[in-house]
Amino acid sequence: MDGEATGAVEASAPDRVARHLRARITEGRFPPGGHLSEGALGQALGVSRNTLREALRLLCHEGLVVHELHRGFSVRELTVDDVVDLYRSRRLLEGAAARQCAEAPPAARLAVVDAARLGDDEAARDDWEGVQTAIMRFHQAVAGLAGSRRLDESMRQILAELRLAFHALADPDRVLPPFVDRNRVVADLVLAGAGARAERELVAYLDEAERAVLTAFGRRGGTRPVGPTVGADAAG
Amino acid sequence: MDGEATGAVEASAPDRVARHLRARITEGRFPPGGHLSEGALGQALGVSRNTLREALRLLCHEGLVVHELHRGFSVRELTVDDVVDLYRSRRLLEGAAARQCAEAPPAARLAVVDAARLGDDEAARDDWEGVQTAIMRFHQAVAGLAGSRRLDESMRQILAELRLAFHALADPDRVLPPFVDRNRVVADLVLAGAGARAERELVAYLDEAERAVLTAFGRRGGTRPVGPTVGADAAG
DNA sequence: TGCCCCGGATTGTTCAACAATCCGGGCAGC
DNA sequence: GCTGCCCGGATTGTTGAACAATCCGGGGCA
Repeated sequence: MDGEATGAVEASAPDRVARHLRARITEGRFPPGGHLSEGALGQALGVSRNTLREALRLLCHEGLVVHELHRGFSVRELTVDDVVDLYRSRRLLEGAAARQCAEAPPAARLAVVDAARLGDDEAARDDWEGVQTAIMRFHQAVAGLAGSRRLDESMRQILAELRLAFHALADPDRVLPPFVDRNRVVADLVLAGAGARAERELVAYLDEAERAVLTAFGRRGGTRPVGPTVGADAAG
Repeated sequence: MDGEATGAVEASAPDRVARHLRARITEGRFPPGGHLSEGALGQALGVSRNTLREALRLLCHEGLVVHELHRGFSVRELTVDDVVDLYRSRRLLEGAAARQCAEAPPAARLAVVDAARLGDDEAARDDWEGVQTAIMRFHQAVAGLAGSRRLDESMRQILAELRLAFHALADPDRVLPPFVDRNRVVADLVLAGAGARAERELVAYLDEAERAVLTAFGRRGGTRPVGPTVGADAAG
């Protein structure tokens, strides 16, 4: 996704910090609802409070972090409404993109197929984290069928936010496989240029995924009252 | 949209500054390509350079402002590719939203009709700036049919960016009226719940609008080499 | 004319400070 | 013993100054 050489420099400090924190949050190291102390984090990352604030504000704008005046920043905790909203967005965005697949350039369609195949491979070797990533790649590729950088970006943000909910998901080996199979079906339809059918299949897929997340969510993470403050060991 | 009492306080300084600059940029006071000097702006707005930077970074993330390392911030200058990308996004987003209009709550549909009607009124009294705003409201309402806060936000961003191109548009009294009429047609279809036809009509509308912007763009603004630095009189 | 170098100006980042605000704990009163 | 108030420490919001790094324009040199 960010195709630069990424030698860690050649990007402003706030950008680097934001990237770092984004990774930590989406990988679940910083628990949703957890408070992000400026003092502790700044010291742990070796940047000034000002720089850290800029980074946090960015993440805030992306929806991964929440800011309350005079109370500081904390990792966003998705509500049920948020999940519903996110899946509504996905149905519209991915659905519409899939529908137009016949007009998409072949490279974009192949990207969809590749991602689906990758998911199969990872599932075959029981790498469930890899499967998660492949699924993300797949849906990003579906959105990519629309051929718009801005929609790609929107999709990226939606998936990043949604990842906050995925942490509540347990038993990946039981939950994920059906979705991988369905991805293959969608991918084949996309490759064939069957837009309408691809959309229908995809929307059904998303409905089911939404249901799965919502149930796992109600059981586990829905309204955790408060998370611990996250601080020191952030630099890892 | 931001329904607060907006007493100017009760929002952090960077947010206020960002709002201010956003308004200035979208209203065309800061010309696209113009350099945004931190020193001058900060002094003019009466905030520290740090605060100003946070605000600019926000606008950067929204796409209204561009940042080059060690060269600072400048108002974004849209390229032809940008315009194409923006309209591609709009066709997908608004089109898909319109298509589902039958499932949208009545209030959302009425908002579409109201906005279209408002555009008519403003046109009747030759208030072309008002017509512009009404058109924006109309398309925002169309996106609102999807019923997702996040998609609303995406739409808002797209329209804000696109406004950068509208400044190149001259002769509003000759260009705008046909679009106002078309809006009415779309609105009626939406109200009737005729999703498919509404989408077709809307996509045709957007195609034409894109063409209009692109021609006005090639004539006037496409590749202005450089804009003047904008500084002092920003507080107005 | 074309190239190089230099000095001023701007940017990137940090640090220290201060007011405003929030939070938890102790105290008085019932 | 419980409830409500108050206070002090801690955190946040914002500022101003400082310094290195980088860019830009202009003068000198070949």
